[in-house]
Amino acid sequence: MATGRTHRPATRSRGIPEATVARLPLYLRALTALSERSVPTVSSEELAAAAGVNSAKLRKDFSYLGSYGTRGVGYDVEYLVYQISRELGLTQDWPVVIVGIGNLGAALANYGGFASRGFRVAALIDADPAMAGKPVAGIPVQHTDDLEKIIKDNGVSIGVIATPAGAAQQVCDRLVAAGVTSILNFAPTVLTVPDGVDVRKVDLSIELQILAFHEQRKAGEEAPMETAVGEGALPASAPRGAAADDSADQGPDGDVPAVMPA
Amino acid sequence: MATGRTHRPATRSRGIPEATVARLPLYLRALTALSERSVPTVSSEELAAAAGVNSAKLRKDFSYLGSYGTRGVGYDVEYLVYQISRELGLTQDWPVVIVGIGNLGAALANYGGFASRGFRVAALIDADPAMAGKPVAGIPVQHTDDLEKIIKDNGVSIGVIATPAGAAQQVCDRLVAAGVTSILNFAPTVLTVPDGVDVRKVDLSIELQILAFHEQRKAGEEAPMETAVGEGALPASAPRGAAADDSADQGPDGDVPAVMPA
DNA sequence: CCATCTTTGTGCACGCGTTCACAAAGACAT
DNA sequence: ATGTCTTTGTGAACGCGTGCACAAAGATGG
Repeated sequence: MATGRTHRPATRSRGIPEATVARLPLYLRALTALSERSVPTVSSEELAAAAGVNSAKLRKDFSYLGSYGTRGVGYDVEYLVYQISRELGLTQDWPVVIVGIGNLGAALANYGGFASRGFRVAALIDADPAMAGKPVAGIPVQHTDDLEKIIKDNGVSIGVIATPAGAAQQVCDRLVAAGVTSILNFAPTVLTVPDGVDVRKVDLSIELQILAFHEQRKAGEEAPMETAVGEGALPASAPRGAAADDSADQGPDGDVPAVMPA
Repeated sequence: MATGRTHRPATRSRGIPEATVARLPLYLRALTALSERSVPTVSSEELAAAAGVNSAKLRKDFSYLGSYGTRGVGYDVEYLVYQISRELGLTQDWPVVIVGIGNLGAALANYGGFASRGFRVAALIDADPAMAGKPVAGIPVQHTDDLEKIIKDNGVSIGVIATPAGAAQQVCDRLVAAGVTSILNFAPTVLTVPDGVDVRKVDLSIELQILAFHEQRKAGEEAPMETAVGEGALPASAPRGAAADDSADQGPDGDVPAVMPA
């Protein structure tokens, strides 16, 4: 998957392990699908298969929430949907602002999945004056100057950053200062935030690079051609300045427009 | 952050821990920035700060690649850029296809970060005949019918799925059958793939839900109002059908158009 | 050539997460 | 009521990842 972690390490929130929290949305999605098909109950085995995990893990995950199953039968779908929704805080409304309405920001604004799960796009914000007032996904874009006022007027606590990397930290600082305590970062930068603020990042480039690593490894294993493709053929005495030809085509990566993480 | 993992669990690729692989792109980005500023060497402390990790972790990560540092001095920036690039397989060209040219697919196609790191958009594919031939980001969209031929002609091994959830598995199967062995999935579904195929997923909705969980917890701690907001006040005898009012507004989540993961 | 200082590389311990395997609990039939 | 069968909930073991703390390595200056 495509997600790096930036939350505090071993912070067991209310006894629920972080790894479990990360899987709850997966279970919820599978359960919602079952609910729509009016399936009354489901076993840990079936649900685990639908969510793509093994059943032991699922049962242990649920055990952190309480004993919601019935032995010999399974779990009540509706009931579990409710419990997980409540646990994730999805029974309440979360106003969200998106900052940086470029290619990606616009795509996010148009994303229908926002509203369906308690998330509501309260405002779109961009630094380009030419964008101001222009409607995107039916919502008029507002200028960065009004960021603080927008946050406070709408009681926003979750912000989405889809700006170029260069602007991300500054936007982040302003969001936090205005009261935002959770940030979803699409910009290819490491954000620095004070304690108590959660940051999660989505980074396309990183995901692709991880895939490339495994892809290279696969290729190297199947066909150990030449001097072993993926292997470090050169010991410690490798050409120290051999990176010259490679660094040339690496443009200003941290300055790409507001499209997608790099 | 916004990334779920779907790779095989404890697969130490060539001795390099998965957690380390996931951080290499972070280091590479920080190093590239230093390289552009013509900084010759960097200490583990400085680089760690730039990448947002602690120095011990960084040094241990690098130790898996080999001894590329100089005690008392630090790491040679150019040399390290080269080594990490090579390790990640970024010294070669990776043709990539994007399937599903909706809002998100188009944003991805326009993403400049692709080309800058060895990734090249070889083709855009969509099921809508009306899209065929229409250029997006300067590349003409091709119809799904030609998927297999496109994959083979271009030697594509990495596919990006940005279709609606309903079409994702089918597209995935076709990609895999055609020879793709790495998939980056933006559709809100669990993909089932044969052994040897890597899947990573990017899921906006999941990330937001995780943030909401923490956000709710924060709110519940600060103000333990009413009957403890995030707490399960109801034991095992909770209202079994209480989910009715909640499941109403949850529309067909798995069927959203090709915009973004739900 | 020796002493000092800086910074790497890593042995070790600890904690989280995963998995196994099974006892306990309940449904269901007789 | 009793027995059988299914499925949950969890104790325990294991493995990976993280962070500490320090010895080893090399640079630098006298």
